Amino acid sequence: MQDLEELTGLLKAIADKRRLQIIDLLSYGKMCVCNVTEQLGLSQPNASHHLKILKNAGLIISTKRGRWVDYELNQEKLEHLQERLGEVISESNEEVDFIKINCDKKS
Amino acid sequence: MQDLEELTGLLKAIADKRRLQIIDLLSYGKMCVCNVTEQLGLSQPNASHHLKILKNAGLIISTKRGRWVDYELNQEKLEHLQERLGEVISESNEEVDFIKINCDKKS
DNA sequence: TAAATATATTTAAATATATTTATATAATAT
DNA sequence: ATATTATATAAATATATTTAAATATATTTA
Repeated sequence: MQDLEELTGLLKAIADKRRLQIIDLLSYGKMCVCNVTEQLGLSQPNASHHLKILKNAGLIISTKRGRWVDYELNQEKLEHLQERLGEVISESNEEVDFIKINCDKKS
Repeated sequence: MQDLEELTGLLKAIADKRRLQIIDLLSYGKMCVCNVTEQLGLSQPNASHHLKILKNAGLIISTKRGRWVDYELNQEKLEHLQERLGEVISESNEEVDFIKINCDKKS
């Protein structure tokens, strides 16, 4: 089997309505935090919090511009996430010996 | 923007190490609960619990076979999940008017 | 029918996560 | 310098999730 720690972390980062909204919003382009709070109706600290989680996961990138901080999607990382998910999900043709038709103690 | 409720639900269902392990395991083929507990070293109630969450999300399918219950991946639903995620993630070329270069109260 | 087995459900405890409120920092403008 | 603004961090609280333990249900076998 596989190392699933990293994928779990990435999925946890996006498995939240607010954070998916942020990703969806950022897919229209780079924008500052205030734009995110405004568009999604979030309080500034709440937006900051969710942005931080996405940033820690490496899924978004921040750049400072004077008083503002712009955020944008990290497409590379997002594609990586999709690929890894695909790998785990995809059916295997490999012959394995650990699948038992039953686990009856008597057999 | 989009309806992200459904996608959030699907992502929450898989954003867990144990449940990713289960999906990874089931990608080798249909198997009974006891096989899952055995392979992943989970207690039976814990395995049952995680399987239920995946099943409620529609990502796996169960079939009763005498005393046993077999589980298998629902490939259709998993592909749907991947597609929806791709839609949300993918960059948009659409011109939008809500992105402001700054949100200064004065401007 | 009674005993054994596979699985599910319920409850409680432990842990993690989200939201809010308050405060801090850093850049800009006056 | 001082005030204002954008963002971040911290603390407090509320909520959700995970795990574990106990119990229930259903099927099979003796």
